Amino acid sequence: MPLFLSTHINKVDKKGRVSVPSGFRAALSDQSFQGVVLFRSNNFACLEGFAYSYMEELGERLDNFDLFSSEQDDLATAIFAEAVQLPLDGDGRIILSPELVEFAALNDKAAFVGLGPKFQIWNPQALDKRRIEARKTVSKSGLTVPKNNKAKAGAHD
Amino acid sequence: MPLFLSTHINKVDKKGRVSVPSGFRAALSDQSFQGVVLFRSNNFACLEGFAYSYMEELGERLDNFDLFSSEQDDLATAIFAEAVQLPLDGDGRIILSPELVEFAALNDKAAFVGLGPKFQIWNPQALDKRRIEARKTVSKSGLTVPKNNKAKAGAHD
DNA sequence: TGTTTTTCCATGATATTCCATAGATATCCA
DNA sequence: TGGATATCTATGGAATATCATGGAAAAACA
Repeated sequence: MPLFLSTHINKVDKKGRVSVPSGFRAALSDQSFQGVVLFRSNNFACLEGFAYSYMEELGERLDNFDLFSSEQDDLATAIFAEAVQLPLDGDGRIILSPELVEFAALNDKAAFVGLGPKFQIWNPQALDKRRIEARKTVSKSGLTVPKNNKAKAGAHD
Repeated sequence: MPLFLSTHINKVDKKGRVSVPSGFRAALSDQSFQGVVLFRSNNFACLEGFAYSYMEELGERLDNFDLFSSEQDDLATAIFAEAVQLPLDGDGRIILSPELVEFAALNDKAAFVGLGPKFQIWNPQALDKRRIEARKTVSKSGLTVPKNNKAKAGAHD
């Protein structure tokens, strides 16, 4: 599985082109589709990004839930219907549509934020705020990464 | 699992380069990624270091959360977004970014402190203080090393 | 044919690799 | 045992390669 680490800020030019950080490209290098899948976050003013293979896995996961539950239907609609598949160009760049740029306010710079299995793309200033928030929550509520065998699902919303 | 032992102080040159102690490199020698992952400590003015494989494991564990749960997002933002992956150069050195140098005040020397599965990187003076502090706390509160019964598999020696 | 999209190329900045040296440690052999 | 030699480690500097970025050329489209 590709692992996205660290944060990189790159320029978005007037055509919407932006370089995917080389470390992220390296994480994608063994993928069959050379590019990323993006869609608008449901929780923040940012974009969510994945390797294409991870989207396939996501599909399988959703399949494990109740196929006709409205929750899952909403989620699937929000994710798959929204998702765009962006190939890397010869120089390692992707092109963000005006809609994506506008949604995440990426008029000038885009911060690629590695979150392990996925990544996000933020307006750098908005990211700063988000980071402070996340750190606060983690230390206040004592969140830790659970051990592997007691996988949890559910508790969301 | 690589095991980091002992304390070594090395020079940080003006480009941020610093030799990883040879003992640490030996501990990493059987790893697929020849390098380390660093991030800012949440508790001290020092850097925390791991083998890349440890991050992979964290990534898998994190994958057990709901993909868009706020817990997953907060944790990933606090951990993966902050982490940097640093390869060893041909001479066994890593390059610390200005941000990392500044955070841990590593302008001149860096003390690599082995803590078993992980290690820390300290400003040597700050480390001295920290050690005195730790000793004081231990003797004052009568802290002892707990018995072995909650040891996880694999952690002998 | 005018417009948009994609590919290609140039460049400065940054990062990575390579080489040289010196000190410390270990090894070897008489 | 003792001295000489080799090896490893840490460190500095220089050469080389890569990355991010802007713009132009080529191709696709309407």
